Amino acid sequence: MLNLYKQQTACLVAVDSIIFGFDGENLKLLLVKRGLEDDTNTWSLMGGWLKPDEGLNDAAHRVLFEHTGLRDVYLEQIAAFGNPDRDPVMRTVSVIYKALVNIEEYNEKISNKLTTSWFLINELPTLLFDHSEMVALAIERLRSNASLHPIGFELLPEKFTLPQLQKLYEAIFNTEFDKRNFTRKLLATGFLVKTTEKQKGFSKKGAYYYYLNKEKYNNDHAFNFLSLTNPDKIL
Amino acid sequence: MLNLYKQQTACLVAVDSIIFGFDGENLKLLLVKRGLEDDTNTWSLMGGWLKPDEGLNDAAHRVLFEHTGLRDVYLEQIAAFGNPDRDPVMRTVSVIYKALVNIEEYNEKISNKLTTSWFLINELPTLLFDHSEMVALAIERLRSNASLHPIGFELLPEKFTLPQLQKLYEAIFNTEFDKRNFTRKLLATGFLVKTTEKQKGFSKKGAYYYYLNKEKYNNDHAFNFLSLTNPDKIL
DNA sequence: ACAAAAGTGTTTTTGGTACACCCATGG
DNA sequence: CCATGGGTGTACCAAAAACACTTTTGT
Repeated sequence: MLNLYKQQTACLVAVDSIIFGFDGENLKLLLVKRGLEDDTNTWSLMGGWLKPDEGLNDAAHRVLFEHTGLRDVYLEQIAAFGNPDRDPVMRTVSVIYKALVNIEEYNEKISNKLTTSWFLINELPTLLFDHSEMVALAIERLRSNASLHPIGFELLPEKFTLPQLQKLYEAIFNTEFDKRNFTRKLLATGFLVKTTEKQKGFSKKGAYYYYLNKEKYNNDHAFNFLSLTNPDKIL
Repeated sequence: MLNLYKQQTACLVAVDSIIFGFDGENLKLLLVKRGLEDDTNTWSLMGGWLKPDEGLNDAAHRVLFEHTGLRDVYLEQIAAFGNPDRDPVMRTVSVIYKALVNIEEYNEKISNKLTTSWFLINELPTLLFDHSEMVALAIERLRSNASLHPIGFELLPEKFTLPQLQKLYEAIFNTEFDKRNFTRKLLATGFLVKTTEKQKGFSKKGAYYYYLNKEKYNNDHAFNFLSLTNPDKIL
């Protein structure tokens, strides 16, 4: 039986992460200048190779940590990419992950500042290999995910205002929502706890800060979050 | 740069397919007796190894063909499984696919009949390695997929009756739907074309056959198919 | 005083759900 | 003639969508 295995040709396995961030206004992607290529204008997803005794998820976390210094990031597998010619150097199968981080909270911790940079989702540079395709798929998944679960919280700081939360969702779906309907729906979930503290400096009136009721959120956040009754409204 | 690649340890990559079928009454899974293991009661998904110059999707199609003789099957990638100890023989990353075939139409073409068999979704035997986990994930995906898109058609013969279609959805979701509501919703999509032909032999009255309006189906089948407004209703 | 953003309710419309009877046919 | 499954419509209810004015406060 072992022979059957031995006859097979092995190939390299990589993990690449599509890292989403939100700066309070726009949805962004964290990219790295690979430095390996001659073309210094080519950016890349954060990736690395799978090690012999490491699971895929472990590898994704490790690689993300090595690139950014971030631990305990929300990571979710998206797909595997394996066209034979996707990496011209050597045959590589890449398993991709999407990560959600909030820019403000983690910006200080990010190492390698010289070679990493946040890009607006709509203004991405040329990407390495098939990374653009990967990003497109990740955005698609982010949307379908965010419409069923209030996943956006992963991208926000501990305390956030309702207008911020709405901006995030508007950025994810690249659309606009009615303020009143949005607020009503969010508050109805019971996931939000209002504080007495107001945001200073941004608007004259100031918006109340809310925080996440993690208890509730972790229990039952499998509900129909945004209306998908008429999905034409989205996008 | 090449050195960086050369330093990495390669590993085997496999593809495994979760093959769903519908016999008009129940949702089933096609499994194969692997024959490699001593334990002859262990069944396995249909899998094979990725070849050097082959994309993942190509490999999935090829492997499926080799096992069953089926071509042009609906295949969709689900995920990659890569725990270091998932295959005790050798480190293998497996990319899994779900396939939808309709049993009646293809039953004759299936080769290797001695070593393959259809199993009721709810009465699966012990499966190899982490294949049970894979199946669970595939069912989950099938459901979420089928609730947003009328994907069930892939599992049905060319011409089908409304009761058949409903039975299929009831099998997928392991629940029952109201006949009138189900019919109304399906017809409202405009995907179904009624024929004047009636099914013979099954019921006394006989149900009209419908076929899929592929034109429409291929264009805009991204809609909220089953109600997910109250997801509690499902399951 | 005014500009800029925050906050808040009501009405309309849509779509989901529940529900029961007649129809056609083979036996 | 009757048993079996096929086919059809309506009334109710919940949730989504549309919609506009008042409040706060920094300048």
